Amino acid sequence: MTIYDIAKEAGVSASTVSRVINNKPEVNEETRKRVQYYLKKYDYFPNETARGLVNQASKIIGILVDDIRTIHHTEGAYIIERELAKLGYCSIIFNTGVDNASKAEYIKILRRRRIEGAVLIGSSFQNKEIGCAIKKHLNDQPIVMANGYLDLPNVYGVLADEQNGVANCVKMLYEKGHTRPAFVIDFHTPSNKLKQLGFEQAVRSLGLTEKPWVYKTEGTLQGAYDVTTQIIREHPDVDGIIYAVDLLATSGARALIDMGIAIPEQVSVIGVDNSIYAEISNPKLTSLDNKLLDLSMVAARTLIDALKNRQTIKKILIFSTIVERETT
Amino acid sequence: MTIYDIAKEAGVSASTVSRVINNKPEVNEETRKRVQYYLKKYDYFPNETARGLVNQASKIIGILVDDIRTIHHTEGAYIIERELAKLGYCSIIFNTGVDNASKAEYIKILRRRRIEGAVLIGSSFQNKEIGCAIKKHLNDQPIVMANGYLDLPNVYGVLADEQNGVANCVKMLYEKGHTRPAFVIDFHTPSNKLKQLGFEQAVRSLGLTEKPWVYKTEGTLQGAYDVTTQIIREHPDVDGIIYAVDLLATSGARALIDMGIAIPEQVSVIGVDNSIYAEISNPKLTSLDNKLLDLSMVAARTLIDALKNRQTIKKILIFSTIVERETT
DNA sequence: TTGTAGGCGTTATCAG
DNA sequence: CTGATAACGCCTACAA
Repeated sequence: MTIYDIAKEAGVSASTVSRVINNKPEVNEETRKRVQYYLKKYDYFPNETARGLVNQASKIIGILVDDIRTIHHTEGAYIIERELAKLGYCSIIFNTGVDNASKAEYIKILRRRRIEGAVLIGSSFQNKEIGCAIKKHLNDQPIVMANGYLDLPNVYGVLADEQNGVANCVKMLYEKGHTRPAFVIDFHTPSNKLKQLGFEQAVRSLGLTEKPWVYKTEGTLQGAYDVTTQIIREHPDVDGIIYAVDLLATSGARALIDMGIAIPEQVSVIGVDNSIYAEISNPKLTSLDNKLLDLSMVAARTLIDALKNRQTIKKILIFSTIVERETT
Repeated sequence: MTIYDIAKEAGVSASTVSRVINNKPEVNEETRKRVQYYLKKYDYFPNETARGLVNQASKIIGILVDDIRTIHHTEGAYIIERELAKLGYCSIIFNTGVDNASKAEYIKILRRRRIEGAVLIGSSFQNKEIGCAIKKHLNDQPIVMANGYLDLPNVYGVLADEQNGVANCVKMLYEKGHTRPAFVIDFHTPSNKLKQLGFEQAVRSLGLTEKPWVYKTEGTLQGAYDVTTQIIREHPDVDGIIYAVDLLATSGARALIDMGIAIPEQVSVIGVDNSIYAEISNPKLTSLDNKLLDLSMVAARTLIDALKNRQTIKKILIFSTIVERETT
């Protein structure tokens, strides 16, 4: 079923059908009605592919997610998808994995698909290699980075203020009389590095431990469990542990409980993300809300603005807040 | 940059360039080399839109997810996406929301985008209205339903055996001497109804409570908490609660703990999905593993087989197993 | 082995 | 207000 079939039925030309479909004004009301009748009768839908070809506009936007383990990222992708669907865009979503080569590969794929804009979710896209790939392949389309930024003319960044956020966590612990904090990090993403930086700065400016106690672990529940026992062994006087993400914190809390350590009296626990994990863990987890969902909303709005050539802010910071529950 | 540009540079016609791009055999090796040189030089990529138009093949498949709250569904979507990406397909993903009208709307959108196949994730797609929409709009393309089925020639179903699974949970409780079980359901999806059915059948066949104790709650943590206290109030002799999904179970367990009830000695708790929630909850949750991730893999394979016109099984059942942790 | 011509379904431009 | 006609970028007969 093409516009020609409709045209024949309605006794008009294809152009007129096209005009009706696109709500052009220069059509006789009667003709319009007649064409619309047949449009409905045959339940016609325009071929978006053909449209895309002639309009040079695919009405497709690309979403790249680095790691689907991060529940907030996938949720973010869906939020963005929904916002853009309202405007008739459809989203092709890829999870790129962590290595830069495959990320760059997906940027090429986005190009082939003639996407009109893209959102890259996750701070790990913030690196030189991706920057080059964007410059080479996606130079004309607006790109929004959710929790990341690259200094390119067509790139917009929406970032969480995690550095200050974690620093504030340390301060909060301090005010509660907990002055021997530790920090647990898993992957060295730009985002996590910022969290670590915030931690170290706060420890120094508050004059807490001689050296900031920073521990690295793999990103597994078991890893978080083990590193927590290690912290207690090496620093029996630790009285607060901040984990780079909630998931680690839940497992860390469990380790403390198993060691007979009272939360939060002896050791406070704080996670980051304020995810559902924080709510279902027992005790319920105090968490730094980095507003990742808001961030996705803003990213979507930013892309839409850029797509419409509206004035758009290049770099936005979203403030984090601490949500206190039972572990502090 | 089109094939014509390349053709001009290489001193050949566009058709020859096309032949090289598509690895057709009937090209002189020398010409091929020359064309490839320019292809690389200008970093040319074919326009998939134009290709789609002439080939009548979009190389796009659609994924519809009913509810992004279900972490396994979104993970499933990403698994499917990845499997199909390997074959050069790209996935447009939509979250449809729960009401049938909007689901049907998205089926129309898939049609407009000329998708070559689709995966519908979640049992809630299994209903008449969606069946009609498929028959009307997506009649020629293979459709795979993850955890659902509709009796249409182009629809394939990959289902979790949750009914037997839950029945087995009841049996397991019974064998452990827990003979007064209750079941908590939130949404009345086909999947959840099956779970409830399995529960009721097991209760009857084992001759446990006179009437199966089935409780309905909204799908919130608070709802699960409240209904759990209600169960204890109305049936103080209850000694096992099965929740339709892990998330509810975590909150229910917390309610029991807050009431001073010992888990699993006094009351056992079982969830369904064997999700990460089961692992991070404290105590760690025993859960029915409905193999939703395997299910996604199989769904992807099924779609690929159907796309390639390979012989394909119309309806596959995947067995569930119980993963015991600390709540039984 | 290579080039020419026609068409995929739509929209935009220009006559009429 | 309407209808030809020519693109959009690519692919595939068919002819050379």
